[in-house]
Parts: sequence; structure tokens; C-alpha cells
Amino acid sequence: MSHTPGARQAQKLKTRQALLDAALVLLEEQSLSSLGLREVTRAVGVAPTAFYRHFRSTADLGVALVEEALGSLHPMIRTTVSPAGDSDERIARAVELIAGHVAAHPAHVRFVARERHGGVQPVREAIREELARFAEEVRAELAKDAESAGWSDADLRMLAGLYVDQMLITASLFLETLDAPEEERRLAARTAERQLRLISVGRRHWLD
Amino acid sequence: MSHTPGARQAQKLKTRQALLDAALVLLEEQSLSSLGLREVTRAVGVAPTAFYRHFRSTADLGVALVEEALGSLHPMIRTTVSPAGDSDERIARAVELIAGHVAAHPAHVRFVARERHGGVQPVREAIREELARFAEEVRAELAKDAESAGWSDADLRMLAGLYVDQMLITASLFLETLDAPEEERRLAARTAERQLRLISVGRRHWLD
DNA sequence: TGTACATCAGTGAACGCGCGTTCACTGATGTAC
DNA sequence: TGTACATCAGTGAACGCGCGTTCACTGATGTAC
Repeated sequence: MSHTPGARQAQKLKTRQALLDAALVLLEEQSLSSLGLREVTRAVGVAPTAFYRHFRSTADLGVALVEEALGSLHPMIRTTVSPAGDSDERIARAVELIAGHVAAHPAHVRFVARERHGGVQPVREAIREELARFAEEVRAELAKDAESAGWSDADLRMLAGLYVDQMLITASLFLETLDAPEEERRLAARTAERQLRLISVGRRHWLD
Repeated sequence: MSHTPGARQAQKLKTRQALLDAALVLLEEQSLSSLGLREVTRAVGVAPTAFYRHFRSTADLGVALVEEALGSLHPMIRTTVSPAGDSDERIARAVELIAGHVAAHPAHVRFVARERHGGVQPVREAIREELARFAEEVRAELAKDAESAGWSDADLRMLAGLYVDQMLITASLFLETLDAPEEERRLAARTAERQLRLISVGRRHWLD
């Protein structure tokens, strides 16, 4: 690095990102609670002690990974829920969007699914908070919809939670079929669509 | 132990069960992939090498725990799904049944929720298989119901899967509120009931 | 622009510790006669 | 019923290994004047 201002900080961020990336790869085959600090630094090619310049512990790194994995999901949530086209089309598009996200970021999805109920409390908490924010965003989107006229706030929250959980279930279903034949992946998509459609039907007749 | 025939086998089973019980306690605060064989034997009070008389590895012990945790659930599933009384009553009863199970066996529920997407492949696989058996049982129960007239097999499977996932979601929601004030637990129950009711409404109007 | 000093990301040696696994063993339980 | 032998659940010592953490360090980058 030359005398560019911020060269030191830029290098630091690069190392930090390399640690996050290496950890994510290692976490495809194990849980955070068994991830070793030395494993991560070895994979990156820095001394074990360098780890402490960036994170206080692997749990701390895990919390950073939660932000990385879920932070980018907010725009997608909006697109998934926001209404356009007829119901079946919207559902097919939402499922396709989820499938695309899983294919593009399998390790992030696996990490969240795994650590949501995993053995590291601060990471569970971070995921819980982030998912609660998603649910609130979904609730706000649903509230705008004409179909939500007459719905109580509690009912809207309930439906938003149902959608968020269903998205996660669908995502981890796709994750399991990532290495499976195309046929199986199509079946998973059809099932996911059916389930969303059933929720959608229930929503339409909720106030009957 | 006296000369009772089977005394040796009985003692062996007792030790095996003690290992399973100790592991389950240790797993409340960590994942299986970080559980040490020595931790478990230390908690039981036997030599580390005794572990190998019962399990080949902690992963093997994990698979045994899956059977213990999910094996006892089959009767409950049937009771939950089988129809009796009006819809809202049935739903309230089902949610109560789940709450009771979580209160009675919190460690088992936590174990399944945690290891379903955890870092130990054979255990994930064992849970997947067991949940697939549940879904099949639920499908069979649903098929008997008059409300299922005209439903395709794929649709019945979809609904069964939705119910099984929803039960797990509800169970882990209750798990989180176990140490929370009563009020929060009641709110969780109301949300769970609402979600099951929405699914139920969707089911009723599925063929409209 | 040049110089002197401060900062701080990454180093490398060292530590004590708990891990999984091996091995030959012990002694109570089980079996054959 | 009694005796001699086989089985096998649990033992305890020993091993090599990788772990997280500490510490004083180095040298490039940044800052003040």
C-alpha cells in the first residue's frame, strides 16, 4: 500500500472481510459453537493473534455474519410481499426470488438457518432481532394493502410472522435440494407455492 | 447387583441412559458439534473410555437422542390433528398440547430445533426422516377427514408439511418464552392459535 | 516538503489445558457341564 | 448345586495434538509541526 490516506484502514477491512468469508466457508460443515479461531486465521493465512484485532471471539464474528447475511435481505422482503399482478403470479415470483437468493448465497442462508436455534446466545439474539425487524416491515407492507381492511393489528402481526417463517422454511428447503437433481428442486418450488397459496386463501377469507 | 439374569445388561442400559441424559443437559447450552465425549462421561461419573461401550461417537449419541426426542411424539401428533369438537376448540387444544409438551420436555424440543439444521449430518438426516414420518402420519389423518374430499395427494402432503412445520415453530416459540413472564406465554399461545386458524381457513376454502 | 514521533495491524514464541483415542487390565456377571 | 471358563462393562495410564490467550515485538501508515 502506498501513501493513500486510509490505506491502513482499507487493509484492515480487507483482512476482516477475509476472516468473515473464511468463517462462512468453514461453517458450511459445522456450527459456530465448534468453530475455532485458529481454524479461521489458518484459512486466511494470518497469525492466530491477528483475529483479536477484528473480533473479540468467534461469537462476536458470528454476530457480524448475521448482519452480513440478513442485512441485504430487506429489499428482497419488500419485493416479495409488495402486491403486483394476480395472486398466483405473485406467489410464483416470490418463490423464484427466494430460490435465486438461496442459489446466490447458500452459505449465508445455511448460517442463519443453523444458528437461529444454535448454541451461541448472542448470535441467536441477533438473528431474532433481525427477523423481528423483517416481520415488522412485512406487517407495514401488508397494512398498506386493500385486502387488510378491517384487520386488527394483532392479526396483521400474526400474518407477517407466518410469512417470515414460511420464507425461512422455503429457503432451507431449497438449500437441501441445492445438490439434488433439477426435478427435486422443481417439486420443492411447487410445494412452496402451494403452501403460500393456502396462506393466501386463508388471508382472503379471514374475516368471513 | 445380585445373580438376577440380565443384571449386566440392565446396568449397561442404565449407564447408556445416564450418558444420554447428561448429554441432553449439556446440549441446552451448546450444539452437538461442540459436545465433547469427555464432558459427557465426566458429568455421568464414568471413565472417558466407557463412552465407547455405548456409542461410537457423539454424532452416534446424537442420533440416539433424536429417536428419544421424536419417538414419543407420534401419539401426540395423532391427537393434535384428529378431529373432534369445533375448529377453534380443536386449535386451542392442539396449542395447549404443544405448550404442555414443551414444558414437560424442554431439552428434547430444544435439541430437535437446534440440530435440525445443525452441523452434524447424520443427526440432521435422522431428524429429517423422523419429521417426514410425522408428515406422512398427518397426511393419513387428514385424508380420513371429510373436509379433504376432492383434495389431490400433493395438496394433502403440502398441508401435512405445513402443519408439521407450524408445530415446530410453535414449539420453539414456547421454548423461548419458558423463562418469560406468564403474560408473554399467553401472547405466544394466542399468536399460535391465530396462525393455525388462518391455515384452517385456507384449508376450508382451498377448493373454492 | 521534510522530519520526528505516534499509532496500530499483524507477528511469533510460549503457556497450560482438555481433547479423542489406544491399550492392556480387572472383576463382576453369565454359561456349560 | 458347584466348579471352571468365557464374556464384557468399565478402568486408568499414556499419547500426541490443537486449542485460546498472553506478551513484547516490528515496521508500515498516519500525524503534527
